[in-house]
Formats: sequence, C-alpha cells, structure tokens
Amino acid sequence: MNFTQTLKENQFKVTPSRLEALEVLSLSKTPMTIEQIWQKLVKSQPNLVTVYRIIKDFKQKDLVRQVDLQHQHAHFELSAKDDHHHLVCTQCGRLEDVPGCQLNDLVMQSVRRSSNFTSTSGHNFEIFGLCKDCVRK
Amino acid sequence: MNFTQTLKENQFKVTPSRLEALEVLSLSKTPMTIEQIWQKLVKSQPNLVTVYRIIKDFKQKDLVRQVDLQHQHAHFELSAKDDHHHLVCTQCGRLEDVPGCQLNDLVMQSVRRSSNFTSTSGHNFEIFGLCKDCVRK
DNA sequence: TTGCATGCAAATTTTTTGCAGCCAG
DNA sequence: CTGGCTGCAAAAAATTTGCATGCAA
Repeated sequence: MNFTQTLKENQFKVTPSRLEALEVLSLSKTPMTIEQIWQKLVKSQPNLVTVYRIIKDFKQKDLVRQVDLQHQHAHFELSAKDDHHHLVCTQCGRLEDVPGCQLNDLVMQSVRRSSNFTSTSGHNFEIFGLCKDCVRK
Repeated sequence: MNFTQTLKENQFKVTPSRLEALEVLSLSKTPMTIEQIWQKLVKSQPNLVTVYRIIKDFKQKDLVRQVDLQHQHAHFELSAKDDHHHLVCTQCGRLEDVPGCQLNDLVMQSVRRSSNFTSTSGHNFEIFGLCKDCVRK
C-alpha cells in the first residue's frame, strides 16, 4: 500500500510520524493502543501527544477504526484491513481474530429498519469469554 | 425482578446503593455511563466512587455488560436485558436499539473454530454511522 | 462481632488543550 | 510564505487506591 498517497487522499500533510503510524498499524496483526503505537514509532519518535492527535485524525477520516476490547485502553486498527471480529478473554485480555465478516447483511437490514439512520461507516463485533488458560485457574 | 435476590445470589451484601443501582439500570432504555447512573441514584445518594465500585463489581459477576459507544465514556446495561444491538451516531452520539439478536449461531460457530476459547460470556455488536440529523449538516 | 461497604481525599491514569516554533506544500 | 503539524507544559477528565468508619449478616 502507498501510505503517502493514502495521506494525500485524506487531505493530510505527509509527515514522518503519520507515514510511520500507517506503517506500524499495517504491520500489526492486532488492534493497538495509543501507547503501543507510540512505542513502535522508532524512526520518527514523535511525542505521545502527537500520536493521540494523529490517531484521532485518522479515526475522523475513517482511516482507522476504534475497537473496544474492554481491557483498559481503546485499541485501533486500520480500516483497510479486512473486516473481522475478535474473541477477547475477559480475564487476561488475550485476543484472537475471527476471520471474515458475515455481518454485512445484518448491518444493512438493521439500517433499513431504522428510523434514524440511513447509512453506516462501520461496526464492531467482539465476543467475550475466558480463554483456555484462564478457564483452568 | 427481585433485586435483593439477585444480589444475594451473587454474594453481594444487600445495600441501598446496590439495590437502587439495579433498579435504575433496569428502568433505563439505553446503556448508561457511571455518571448518569450516579445522577439517578436519588434515594441512596452514594458517592461517585461507590458507583464506580458497584458497577465494576457487577461487571465482574456479569450482572452488567459494558458497551462501548465510542462517545467519551464507557456505558453499562443489565446483562439480564434481552440481547440487542446498537446503532450509534459517530457525530452526536445518538443511539438506537436494534431489537433481537441473530448472532448466537455466529458466536457459537466462532468459538467452535477457535483454538483458544471454549466458551463465551457475552458479545457486543455496535453499528456506527451518521444519524439523519447529522447527515443533513 | 466481623468483614464487606462506603465516604472522603488524594493519587494515578488517560486524554485534551494552549501556545510557540517548525516544516511540508 | 503559510497554514497545518509538532513538542512541551499544563490542564482536564476519568478512574483507582488508601484508610477510617459504618453497617449488613
């Protein structure tokens, strides 16, 4: 993927922090917290505040989506990634991706029946439970 | 519903704040923030910190589920309420319930295919978009 | 009476804001 | 050049913790 172009298309100036943020997110297999993203930004080394701002702006433009794993912080992942869901351990936070998304019909149906909404920008689907390690304890 | 019994079954002492918290949650049509719950606790008038603790304990025992509407704070609703989903306006936070839940098959299927999880305690499904009022702007 | 519950104050943690200087376009 | 971008410091917001007292069981 061409990150420079992605930024330009979304009316962002092309800066090292933004480019590296996109790179880091694209390389991550799991949703990341702001703090985690920040620690991976080894080349540009921006201020933590800047990371907050970058991700917030990305979210506004739907470049990233926010995922709530109910484990302290908000997590973020690239919207461009395939739709998928998450299995989350309520005890230890362990995370597993559920590949594919069979929710599009349901999403469209829900919107069609809604009186207040006519379109959607995305959706979240997380399944919570205890992972096998935490079940044992 | 008998709130006293609910508390006893979950090894909680029966206190005015806890009883009223259950009552308030059961009367609410939408998920509430800690702050909103606190403001509704007019009879017991507990400290805000106490509400944080009560809801945290309830969540631990799966009496309430946490819902992330991506609008500043975490929201909570009674687990006992029927499964349903939410349509959330990313602009103004407007909320609409999507009644019923057609996800049980998908949840079970996901767990069956998972290598790390064997059971679930719940799931969240939120659809984000712009409500009709915010689309106009 | 005994230990969980609560209030209060304070500490932590998380996120946002203001402002000056910097740099991509 | 010029307006958006960033760093730094500080503020604000959200949540947690410690400890003394209170009250349900």
